[in-house]
Amino acid sequence: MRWLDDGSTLEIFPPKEFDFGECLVFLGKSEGEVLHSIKDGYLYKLIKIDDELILLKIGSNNYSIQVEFPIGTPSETAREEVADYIWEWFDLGQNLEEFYEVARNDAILAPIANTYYGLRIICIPDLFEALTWAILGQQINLTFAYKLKKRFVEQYGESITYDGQIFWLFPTHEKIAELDIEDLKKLQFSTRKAEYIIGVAGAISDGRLSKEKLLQLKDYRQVHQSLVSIRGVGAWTADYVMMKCLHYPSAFPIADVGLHNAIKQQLGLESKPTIDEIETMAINWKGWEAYATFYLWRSLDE
DNA sequence: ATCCAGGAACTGT
DNA sequence: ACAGTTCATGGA
Repeated sequence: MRWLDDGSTLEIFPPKEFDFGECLVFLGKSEGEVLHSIKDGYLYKLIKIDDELILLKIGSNNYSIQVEFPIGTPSETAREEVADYIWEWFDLGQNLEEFYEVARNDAILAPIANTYYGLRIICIPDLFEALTWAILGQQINLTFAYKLKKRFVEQYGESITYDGQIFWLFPTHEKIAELDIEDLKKLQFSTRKAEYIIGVAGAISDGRLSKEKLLQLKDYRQVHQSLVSIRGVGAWTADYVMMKCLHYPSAFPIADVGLHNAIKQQLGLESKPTIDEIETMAINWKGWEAYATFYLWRSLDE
C-alpha cells in the first residue's frame, strides 16, 4: 500500500487499473443507501476507529485518492487505519491485470470490462455488515432491501450531523445481539431474517465468528464451508461475503438472480440462463468469477 | 391479481 | 445427495 500523510490530508496511490469515477458511479447507483453519500464529486462516509467517529471526504485526481477530514483530523495512528480502510473498501490490494487479460478473451466480459475499466469491487470491510446485508437481500427485491437496511441503520446505528446532513454508522453486532426477534419484525423483517441476523450478531459477539478467523483459513473451500455452517448463510451468501468482505476474486454467487439477468441482457437471451449454462460460460473466468459477477451487476439496466 | 425478488431451511425420498 | 415445499413481504 502506498500513501502519504501530510498531517491533514491523506493521499493514497492506488495500483494501476483503478478509476475512482467508475467506483463513484457504482456507489451512486444504490438509491436509498444511508451509509455513504456523494456530493460535488466527493464521496462522504462516516467510520469509527478506536471509538472515534471520523467523517471522510474522499476525492480523486486520477493520480491519487485524497481523503480529507471535515469534522477534524484524527490521530496519526487512526489516519493510518483510515488508509487501510480505503484500501480495503475499494479492493485496492487486487492486481486486475490478469482479470482484464481474461476478460479480453471472453465474449461476455470483453465489452463490459472495457466500458467500466478501472471499476473495482466495492467492498464491505465489516464482516457483520457484509453478512447482515447479504441476509437482508435474500429473496427480496433490492428496493425493499435498501428500505429495510435504512430502517435498521436509523433505528440501531450511531450518527452525527455535519453541514445539515446526517451520517450513519452501521449498527454494531454487540447491540444487535441483544435484540429480540420482535424488535426487528417491527421494522418489517421476516421472522427468519430477524433470527438469522440476531444469530450472526451473537456469533460475532461471543467470538465464535470473526473476520480474522475466516481469513486465517487455508483456502476458498474452508472459508466457504465455515460460512455455510452459520444458520441463514447458504452458498449464495457465503460467496457474496467472500467477494465483498474477504477479497476472494474467485468467489462466485452463481445462483444470483441479478447475475442471471445481466447475462441474459448481455447476450440478448429470451430467458435467463440455467446454472449449468452459466458454469460453462464461467470456465473462462476461472479465478476471477467475483470480478466477472461484479462487472455484470454493474451492467444491469443500462 | 400475478409473478418475481442480489435465498435458505426444512422435509421427504 | 437431491428435489420439492415453505417461509415472507414488497415491487412492478
